[in-house]
Amino acid sequence: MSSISTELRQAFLAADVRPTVQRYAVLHHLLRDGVHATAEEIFRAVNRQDPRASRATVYNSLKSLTRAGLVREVISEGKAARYDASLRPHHHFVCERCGQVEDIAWFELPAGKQALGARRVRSFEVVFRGVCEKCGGSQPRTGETT
Amino acid sequence: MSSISTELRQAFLAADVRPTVQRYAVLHHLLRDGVHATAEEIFRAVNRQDPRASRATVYNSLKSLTRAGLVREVISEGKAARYDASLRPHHHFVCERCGQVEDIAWFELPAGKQALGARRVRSFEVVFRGVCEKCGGSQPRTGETT
DNA sequence: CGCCGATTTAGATTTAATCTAAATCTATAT
DNA sequence: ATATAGATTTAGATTAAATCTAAATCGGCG
Ligand SMILES: [Mn+2]
Ligand SMILES: [Mn+2]
Ligand SMILES: [Zn+2]
Ligand SMILES: [Zn+2]
Repeated sequence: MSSISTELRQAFLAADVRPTVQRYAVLHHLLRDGVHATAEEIFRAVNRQDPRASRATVYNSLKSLTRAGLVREVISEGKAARYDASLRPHHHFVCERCGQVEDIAWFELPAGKQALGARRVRSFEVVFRGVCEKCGGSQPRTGETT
Repeated sequence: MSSISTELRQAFLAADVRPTVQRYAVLHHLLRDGVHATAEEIFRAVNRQDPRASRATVYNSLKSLTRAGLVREVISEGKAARYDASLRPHHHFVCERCGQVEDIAWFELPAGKQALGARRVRSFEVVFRGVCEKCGGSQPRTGETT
């Protein structure tokens, strides 16, 4: 597991978040294979080898990292929030069977089609729902509705 | 509060949901001014005058109605799920200040732009985030990112 | 080293959602 | 109209997620 990489340390400092081993461990877990993990999953992963962060600290770290924009909360099926080590913008697909959240390559919306009135939009995301490849068996096509 | 309207009774039966006064009360609350209410809010609203449905029944009703497609769970900021009396398809705007969820007129996505692979997509929704008119003061334009 | 504010921590607390088992209701068959 | 079976409702207990608390610990700085 080593110590905090220079790269990440930079990111932490740039975002004005003190680089602690706990925060690093949380971010590191989210970064590896781009999981969309719950706080509980992160807590377990981070302490698999030896105690590294309490539950409260995992929640605190997620909050700091989210405020700093290094992590974002993603839409999810169940009740527990899921987190994503932000980096490049992308959309999401949520499997209605297994709850898995998958990344969908970024694309813009058809300009002007949205009636957003006087609202100030700071970000948007498309959330697709359906059955993921793993759960879907085989079946041919992909349609869309509602 | 009267009894269940013929219209709604029809909708219930068509969806194969037994039309009970509790379910009606829940649906009715969601229908009035198109709120995006939490289970707790519905519970309180429904029992404001006199006891009408227990907390468990509100949750049960929301589940039945959701299964039947008469109601859908919407993306929300806080931890408590919010519900919407479905009807026409539409997108959502979530205010980062006050948490309000507002409806955005439906529009399709640019066909083919999405790389969805072997996933079977059954629905999608665009979620905009930002500052709602009420919270935003005045300010001119509307941009977008993430 | 010694201080101070930021961070971490275990455990308590709060909040949302689900579960349980008994009571009540509803549709249907007599 | 009455009986019966299954669905629904209910209060309260239980579980799960998130937050809070107050005491320890850490880390940068003089
Ligand atoms: Mn993602
Ligand atoms: Mn809506
Ligand atoms: Zn799946
Ligand atoms: Zn607002």
